Amino acid sequence: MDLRELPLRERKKARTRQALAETALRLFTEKGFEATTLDELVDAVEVSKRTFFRTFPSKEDVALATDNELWSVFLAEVAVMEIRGPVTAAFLTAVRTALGRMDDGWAERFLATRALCARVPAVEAHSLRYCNDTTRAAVERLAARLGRDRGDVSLSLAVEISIAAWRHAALTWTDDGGEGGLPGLLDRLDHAFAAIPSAVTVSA
Amino acid sequence: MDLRELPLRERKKARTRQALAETALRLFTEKGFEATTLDELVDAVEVSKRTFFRTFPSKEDVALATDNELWSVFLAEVAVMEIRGPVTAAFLTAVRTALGRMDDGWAERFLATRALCARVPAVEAHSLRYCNDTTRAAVERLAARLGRDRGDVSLSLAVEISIAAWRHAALTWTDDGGEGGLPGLLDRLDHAFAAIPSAVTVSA
DNA sequence: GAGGAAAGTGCCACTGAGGGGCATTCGCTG
DNA sequence: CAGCGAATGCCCCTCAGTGGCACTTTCCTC
Repeated sequence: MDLRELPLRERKKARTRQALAETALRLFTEKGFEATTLDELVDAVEVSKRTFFRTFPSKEDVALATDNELWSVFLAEVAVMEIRGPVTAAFLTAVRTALGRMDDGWAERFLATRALCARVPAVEAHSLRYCNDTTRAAVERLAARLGRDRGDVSLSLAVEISIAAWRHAALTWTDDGGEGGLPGLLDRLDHAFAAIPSAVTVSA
Repeated sequence: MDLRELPLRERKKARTRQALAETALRLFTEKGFEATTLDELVDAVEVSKRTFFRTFPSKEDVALATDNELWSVFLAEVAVMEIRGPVTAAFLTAVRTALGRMDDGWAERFLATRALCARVPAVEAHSLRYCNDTTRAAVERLAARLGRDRGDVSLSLAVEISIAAWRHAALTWTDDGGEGGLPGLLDRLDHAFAAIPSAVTVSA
């Protein structure tokens, strides 16, 4: 995310993107997602609506820009990391690494994004789709690197289970108002992953 | 779903709902989701657009009516079934029971719905949200019945894992063109659930 | 450093999803 | 069959999202 190295054109685009994402998150949080029109947003950032749609494919996407940061770094990490031992453990490591690469302020934005998700079904739906797309991409990368089939049941389930653990951690963290900040989220993450074995056997 | 017993008013509503869902699925499959406007749909069914929105909350929802049938029966089953042994096994039983209660033709409609999901991101997003809502509702019902906390990590994960297995089964079944019909789907379901233990330990 | 290609932006008009309000019709009940 | 409440149709509105085209900016090349 080092802007200084890019050509001017790219820098401007990145800045517009960031301004839109930040302002959107603020407006959506302050006065609600539906209650905020795109016209208000683009007026505040001083770009045209056309430019908005060249930067983000939809109103929901701009609300989820913070999620996107994490997932793209996560996927890049999955592509290059050393993979040994259980897939779920590798997944946990990759998420922890990705979280460690987020800039200051990311945790706060992420908390606001999750709160938004909890309140607005349309945003939650888009968020789940992102999650799902990431899951699929992760399965493909892992399958390629481990020499397994793309449709391998165990591998797919291992990734889905890991994502479920991640989501549970994020959900409880959000419910508690982002308690402990980023380290708090990491704690919950470890806790959720540690609970996986017992989840498989939990009985009535 | 026995219409004859209901008052005329309710019967009409149910018939309108069914006509909308069936026609929508046919039109969306034939000419695409985006390419079909709601005006075309309501013209074909001969109701006003206003009535459409009193029956379904959105265009995506009418495409997912078939999913809805399954999930509502499933949740009802979770609320009354006898729960013994592992939660994942109970979940599998509940899904099998719900599938057994679907009417003739459901499998075909479900296949068309899944194909639609695979092609249209917006529909997939709504489908994932349904899935997620169902998951939460199932966790709450199970928590209440097993005397556990709503936020219990193991229980939540157990349900999420089960849903992941279900989704994997449905996905491969759809990819293979609904091979084997409903029994074929049940086979894949058993297979996916059987793979859960190995998924937790799958290693590089 | 001038000039042209290429990429990005703004403006305008348009479609389609979705909702509010109100009059009308329809089914139920006494 | 009269009257009440529920469901429907119709009209009008807002807003997300797209296509087209003219204009500006950045970049590349000579």
